[in-house]
Amino acid sequence: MNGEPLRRRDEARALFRNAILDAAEAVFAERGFHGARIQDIAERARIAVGTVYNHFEDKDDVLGALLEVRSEEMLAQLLPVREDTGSFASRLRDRVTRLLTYVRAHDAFFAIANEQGLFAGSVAPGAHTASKRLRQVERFRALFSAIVEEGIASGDLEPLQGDALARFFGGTLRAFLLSALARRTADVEEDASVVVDLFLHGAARRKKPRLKGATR
Amino acid sequence: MNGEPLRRRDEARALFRNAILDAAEAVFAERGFHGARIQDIAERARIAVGTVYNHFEDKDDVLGALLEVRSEEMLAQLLPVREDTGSFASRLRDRVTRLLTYVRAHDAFFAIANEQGLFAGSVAPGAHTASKRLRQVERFRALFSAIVEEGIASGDLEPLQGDALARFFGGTLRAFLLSALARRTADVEEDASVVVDLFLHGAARRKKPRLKGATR
Amino acid sequence: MNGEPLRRRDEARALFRNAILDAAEAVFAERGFHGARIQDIAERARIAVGTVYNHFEDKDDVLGALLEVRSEEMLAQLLPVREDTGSFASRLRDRVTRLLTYVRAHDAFFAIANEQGLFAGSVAPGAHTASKRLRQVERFRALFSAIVEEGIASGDLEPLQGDALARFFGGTLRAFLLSALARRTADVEEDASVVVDLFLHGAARRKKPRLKGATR
Amino acid sequence: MNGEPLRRRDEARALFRNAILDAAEAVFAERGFHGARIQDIAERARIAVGTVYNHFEDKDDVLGALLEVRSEEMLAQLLPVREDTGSFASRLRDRVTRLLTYVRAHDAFFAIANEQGLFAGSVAPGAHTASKRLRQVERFRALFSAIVEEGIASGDLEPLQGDALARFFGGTLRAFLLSALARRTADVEEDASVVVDLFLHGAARRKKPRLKGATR
DNA sequence: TATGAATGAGCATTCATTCAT
DNA sequence: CATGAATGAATGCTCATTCAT
Repeated sequence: MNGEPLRRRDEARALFRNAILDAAEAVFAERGFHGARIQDIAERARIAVGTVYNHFEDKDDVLGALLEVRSEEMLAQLLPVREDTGSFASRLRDRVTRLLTYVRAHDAFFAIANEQGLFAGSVAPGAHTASKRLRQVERFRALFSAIVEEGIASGDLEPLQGDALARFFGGTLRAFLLSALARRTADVEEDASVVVDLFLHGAARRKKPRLKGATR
Repeated sequence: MNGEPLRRRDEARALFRNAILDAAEAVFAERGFHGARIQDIAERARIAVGTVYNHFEDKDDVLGALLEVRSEEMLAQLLPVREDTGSFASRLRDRVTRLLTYVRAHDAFFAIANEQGLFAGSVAPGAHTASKRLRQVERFRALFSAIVEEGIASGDLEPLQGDALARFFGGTLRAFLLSALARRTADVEEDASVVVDLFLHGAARRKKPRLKGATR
Repeated sequence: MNGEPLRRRDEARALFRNAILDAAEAVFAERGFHGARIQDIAERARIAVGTVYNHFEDKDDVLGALLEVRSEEMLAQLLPVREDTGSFASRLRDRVTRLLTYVRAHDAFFAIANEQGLFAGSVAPGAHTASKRLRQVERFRALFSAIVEEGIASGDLEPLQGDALARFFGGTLRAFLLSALARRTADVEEDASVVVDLFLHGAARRKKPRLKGATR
Repeated sequence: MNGEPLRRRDEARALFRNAILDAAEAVFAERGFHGARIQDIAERARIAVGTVYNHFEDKDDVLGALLEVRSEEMLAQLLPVREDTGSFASRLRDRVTRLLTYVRAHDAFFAIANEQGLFAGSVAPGAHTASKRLRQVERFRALFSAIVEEGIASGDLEPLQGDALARFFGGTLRAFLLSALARRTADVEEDASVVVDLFLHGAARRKKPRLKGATR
C-alpha cells in the first residue's frame, strides 16, 4: 500500500534470509552439503524448519543462494579498485591480497566452494550440481580470463593461446588459498607476493636474488 | 594340498573385486559418492547387492579401495623411469606427459579424486573423509615435494621456504588435468610442455620466443 | 504466554504415543518383537512410519516404553488398597484377583512380557534385553519379595531363607496367569482362590474338605 | 549295499548332526534364536554354512531338532526309575533332583527352552513357533499331569479339578530351575527338597518345625 | 557330500518436504 | 508468515538360503 511498511517487511525478510545463509554456511562447511540437514541449519539460525522453506525453494536453493552471494563478494575482491596503482605485478598483488584476506575471514565458505568445485571447477561432481552452479564457475573463469587479458594487453604476460594462462592463474591461486587456510599464522601480503611472483616468473632458479618476502 | 584351486579362488575373488571397483568408479563419477547407490554399483557390475558386501565392508570401504588402487596407479605415472633422460625440465615433462595420459584414460576416477579432495586437497570435506582418505592425500603431497626437492637439489628450482613450490606444482598440475578432461582433443605432449614451462618460467612475457607448442 | 496451546500440544503428543504403544502391543504380541515391523505398527496406528520415530528413538525404545507403561499398571494391581481387609490370605486373594483381571484385559501385553522374560525372568534372553528391561524385572522381583515379607511379618508365612518364597509365589502366579489366558471362560475370583490356596497350603491331601471354590 | 559301510555313513551323519546341534545350543543360548546366525552356528561347529543345510531343512528345523533331542533328555530325568522308592514325596524329590542336576549341566538349553516357552509355555510367542514347538510343550504338560495323577491316585495329592495341580507343579519347578541357574553354588538336593516341600505343603506357617533343608 | 561365495528379499532408519495451526 | 509434527520415499546393510564346484 505504501512505501514504509513494505520496506519494513523487506528488511525483515532479508534478516531471515541472511540468518539462514549464515547458518547454512557454517553447517555446509562442517558437514558437507549432503551431510547437512535442513534441521541443522534451522537450529543454528534459531528458527523452525518450515521457515527455511518460506525463504528458499529447497535445500539446493539454499546452497545456490549461498554460493551466489558469497561468490559475488569473493569476485569483488579481485576487481581492480582506484587505489591499485603501479605495475601490473604490483596491481595484481594488491588484488590477490584482498582475495586472500577475504578467504581468511570466510574459510567456511571457501571449504564449500571447493566441495562444489566452484573455484577452479571439477568435472562431474554429481548430476545435480549442473545448472545453477555452472553460472558461478563461469563467473570465476571469466574474471581470471579478464585479468590475464589485461596482462597480455599491457605486455606483461606472454600471449598464450586459449585459456591456458587463465587456468594457470586459477590453479595457482586455488593452491595457495587452500594452504592459506591451513596456516592461519601466515602473512597475507607475503603470501600474495609469492603467488604473483610464481605466477609471473615460475619456479625456475633465478640469476639474481628474489625479492625479500619469498615465503615463510 | 591344493595350489591350483587356491589360485583359482583368488583369481575369482580378484575378478569380482575389480568388477565392483570398475562399476563403482563409473557410478561414483556419474552421481558423486552420496548420490551413488550400492544397488547401482551392483547392477553395473552385473552382480547382487549382497555380493558387494562379500568383498567390501561398506560403501565407504568401496570408495576407499578405489581411491587406493587408482591413486597408486596415478602416482606411479609420476615416478621417474629409466627412460627419462636429459635436463630436469625434460624429465619432468616426460613424467607429466605420462600423468596426463593416464588421467585421460581414467577421467572418471579423476572426477572422484577431485570430489574427495584427494588431489591437492580441500579443507573440510565432511567429517567422514578423514582417516583413510588422508593417507592418499599425503602420498600426493609427498610426491610433489620429492619432485620439487629433486629440482632444488639439481639447481633447477629456486629454493623457496616451506612447501610453497610443492603446492604451486600441485595446483598447476591440477588445473591442467581438469582442463585436459574438458578438451578431449588436445595433444597430451603439448599440454605437458605448457604445464612444465609455466611451472618453471611463469606467465610473464619472455624476451625470446617460446618453444613451439605454446598451447592449443 | 500460552497455557492452553501447550496443553493441547502435549495432549496431541500423548495421543500419538498411546496410539503407537497400543498398536505396538498388538503387533508385538502377534508376531513377537523380532517379527514385528515398524511398518506394521505404524499401519495399525494409522500413521506414517516416520511418525513412530518422532515419538520413539527406535524399535527397541518402543518396546521399552510399552514394557514400562504396562508393567507399572500391572504392578499397581498387586499393590494393597484400603479396601483389602481381613486375613493375609484374604487380602492376598483380593490383590491376585485384581492382577488376574488386569491380565485378562491385556493378554497381548502379558504375552510380550513373557517373551521378554519380564515376569519371572529368563536366563539369557539375548544380549539386547539387558539394560532397560532389567529394571522392570527387578520391580516385579521386589514386589513379590515385599508381599512375602509382609506375610512373614504377620506370621502367616514360613520364614524361609533367601528369596525362595518370592520365587515360589512368582512361579505360581505366572503359571496361573498363563493358563488364565488360555481358558477365557474361567472365573477370575475362583482362580485367585486356587492360586492363593495352593501357594499357602500346597498340593498335599488335606484332612478336612477344602473351601468351596477349589477349581473348575 | 552292505551293512558296515552304511553304518559308517550313518555314524558320520550323526557326528555332523550332533556337532551342529551342540553349536546351535550354545549360539541360541547366547544370542537368542533371532539373533543367532546360521553362520555363527557353522563356525562354532567348524563346518561350512552349506553343511548345516545338508543336515537340516532350515534354521527353524535346527531349533526344532535341538528342542526335540534335549526335551527328550530332560523329560527322561523326570520319569520314575527302579531306584526311586519310599513315599510319594520322597520319590518325587528324587525325580526333581535329577531334573535339577540335568538343567545345571545344560543351562544353555534351558535358556533356549524358556525363550521358546517350551517349559510351562507362553501364549503367543510369534506365529512361527506354533506347529513343531507345540508338540514338546504338550510332552511336558502331559508329564506333569501324569505325576500329579500319580499323587492323586496314591492319595497324596488333593484331587483338584482340571489341570490346576499340573500347572502349579510346572510353575513351581520352572521358578526354581531358573533360580538354580543363577545361584550356581546351591545344593541340588536341598533345592529339590524345597521345591517338593513347597509344592506339597505351601508357604503357610507350620505348627511344627520344618525339615532341615529349608532353603539354601 | 562338504564347501563358501552369490543371491536378493526384507527392514530399520533418515530426512527433505508438506501443511494444519 | 512462523512453526514443528507428520509424512513416506529412499537406501544401506543383513542374513537365510541356494548352488556350482
